[in-house]
Amino acid sequence: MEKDASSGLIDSSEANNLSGQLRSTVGRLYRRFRSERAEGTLGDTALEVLTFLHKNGPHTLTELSDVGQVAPASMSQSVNRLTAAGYAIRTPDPNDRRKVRFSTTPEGAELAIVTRNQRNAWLDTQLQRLSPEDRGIIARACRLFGDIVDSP
Amino acid sequence: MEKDASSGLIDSSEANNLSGQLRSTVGRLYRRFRSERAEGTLGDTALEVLTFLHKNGPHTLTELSDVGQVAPASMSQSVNRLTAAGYAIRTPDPNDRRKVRFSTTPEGAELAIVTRNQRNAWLDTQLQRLSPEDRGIIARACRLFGDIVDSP
DNA sequence: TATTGTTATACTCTATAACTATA
DNA sequence: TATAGTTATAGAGTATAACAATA
Repeated sequence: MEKDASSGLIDSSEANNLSGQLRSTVGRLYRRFRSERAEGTLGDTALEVLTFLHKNGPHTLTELSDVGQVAPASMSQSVNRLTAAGYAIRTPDPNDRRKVRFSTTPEGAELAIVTRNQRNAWLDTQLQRLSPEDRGIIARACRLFGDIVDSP
Repeated sequence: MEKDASSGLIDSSEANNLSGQLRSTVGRLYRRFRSERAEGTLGDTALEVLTFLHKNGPHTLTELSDVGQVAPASMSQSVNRLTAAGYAIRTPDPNDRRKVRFSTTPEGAELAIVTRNQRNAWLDTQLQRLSPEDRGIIARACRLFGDIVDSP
């Protein structure tokens, strides 16, 4: 397509722009997933943190911000919403009193399960329409994506 | 394995929860991509709209909100930021005066190119580390994702 | 000094509701 | 009436900066 001749910048030549394709696709998928949100009061990010805690057990704030790819201060506010709503609790670490471990309450665990199923319903339907082979492709891609996200 | 035939409800049974895996992975990827943002004043979504317009030519507001998976009112504000900053312009449709076509200005086109390259730099590096076969997997997955996003 | 977590502040993004203008 | 777009308002999410407490 077009490039700025003076800058000599890369053009992307459509055909081979896997990065752009992946970024664009991921962005659209993300917003599509988000639009399936439940009507509850908790937002998208808070629910993701809740389901993570439910699935993976208690974690510190720093761990959560690393996993969630956000700044610690951002995660602090997300978990604030969870604790304020009674879905998670803080537990000081007895060995290192700077640390706080966050975990789900029973109410939080129940909400995590309900929410997960609600939010997966649409996507499950779409995935079931695919062939087993295509689902395999997606599963393999997910593993590759996981490695990429954790790259420095 | 993953379904309850009687209720039709998905159960998830950990092991084979492809939906959950995909949602979680996409969320992390999205936030990781976003963290590579340029230092400019424009936010993530506005930049995505700008690069879309640069690549795909003028579009109406409704078209943009469909592509972006957001409400028209949300997209209206995103393009407002673009036009206010001088990176895009409105052009009334002469055939249907309800419609407005949005397109990039020369400044917007240049910013789109610079931004795209900045934002792809990190991802390009990661993708180049993969084998050609693995990149093929990702490319195939992207095509599958595209179909999924456009599903009702 | 370095790490962990928090609060203060400001911005982007998004949705819903109510509105105008055109078809 | 239906469609395209806008504005008003509110809330979630995020970042940076400044801070406190602990190591």
